[in-house]
Amino acid sequence: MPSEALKARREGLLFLEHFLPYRLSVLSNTVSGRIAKSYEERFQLTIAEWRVMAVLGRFPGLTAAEVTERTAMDKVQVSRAVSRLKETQRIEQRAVEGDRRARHLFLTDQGHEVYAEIVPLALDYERQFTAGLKAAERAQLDRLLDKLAAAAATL
Amino acid sequence: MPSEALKARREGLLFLEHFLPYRLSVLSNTVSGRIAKSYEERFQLTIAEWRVMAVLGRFPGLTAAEVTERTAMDKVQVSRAVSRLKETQRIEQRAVEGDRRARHLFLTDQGHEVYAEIVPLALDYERQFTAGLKAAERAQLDRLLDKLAAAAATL
DNA sequence: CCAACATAGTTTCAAATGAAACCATTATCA
DNA sequence: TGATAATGGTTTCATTTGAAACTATGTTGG
Repeated sequence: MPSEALKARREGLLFLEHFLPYRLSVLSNTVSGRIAKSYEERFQLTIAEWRVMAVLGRFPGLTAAEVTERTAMDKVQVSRAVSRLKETQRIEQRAVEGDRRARHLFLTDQGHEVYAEIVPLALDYERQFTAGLKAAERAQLDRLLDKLAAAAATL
Repeated sequence: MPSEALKARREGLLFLEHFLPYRLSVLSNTVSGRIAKSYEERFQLTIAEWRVMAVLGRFPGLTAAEVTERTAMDKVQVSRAVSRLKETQRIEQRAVEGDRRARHLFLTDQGHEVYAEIVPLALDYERQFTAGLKAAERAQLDRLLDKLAAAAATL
């Protein structure tokens, strides 16, 4: 931490720009905002919808509740995203044997096409975004974020 | 990156849980949500209001436009936060010489009291949150976030 | 069996948000 | 000057969001 920040701390001040929760929030909002805009423009897709598609691309047949578990979204968000994705024909539902409340969710052919277009874009965006980091730095970043996520979850 | 993620990448899949923008978003939402809850409970203060107070604690007399520059908030958010903070008597306004549109913003005595209570809480939260990191790791984290923020800003 | 409870997913309603329009004032410059 | 544009800040309106209530179905314990 810069010494000015340490000094401020002794004086009971807080430098927002050195405060980790603030920095994470600004960074995350910048990144997500940019991504949201490009998904919206190209695919008329919100981040929530994209998350549902992403997880279904990898785990076909999850139910909405299972999508909820895997995406840090709540069930209302998932429900809304799913209903929009049905309207736009990107996903379809099939019965769950033995439980008429839930339905398995799958990407449609159209959904797979969109998915196949977005994945490289997303990965490319991530690559550009981290282009300034060496491989070791990137690995270190992942480690640090793991630790922080674990700490945040238990606090 | 774990090898399963690399393999997925070759296959045109994306592992949301390894995708940096997603991880940042989840982490930031967890952290901010927790902080928001505690500020709300103890001080009936939103994150936006707290940001305004934080920056005024350090830079008394900023105008709303200057607060906007320093907080990654837009002017509507700042305007709303300021009007609530006036209502709750945490800040007050004084004329800007030579410009009748803008007003200087200051914490009131009450505002200073709240500020003096929150700052240690916030710093303590940050300390707990990063307790698992060694000093060198924390420094590295700050460096990495600086790089990412710079990259995100220019993309 | 059935009463109570739990779960999957949807809907409702109030509050939060963002974009754009807006008012007042100040700056620019022909 | 005076017209035009720019700035500081607020308000309006439509949309999004979240919490809670709700429907339907499934599970559990007496």
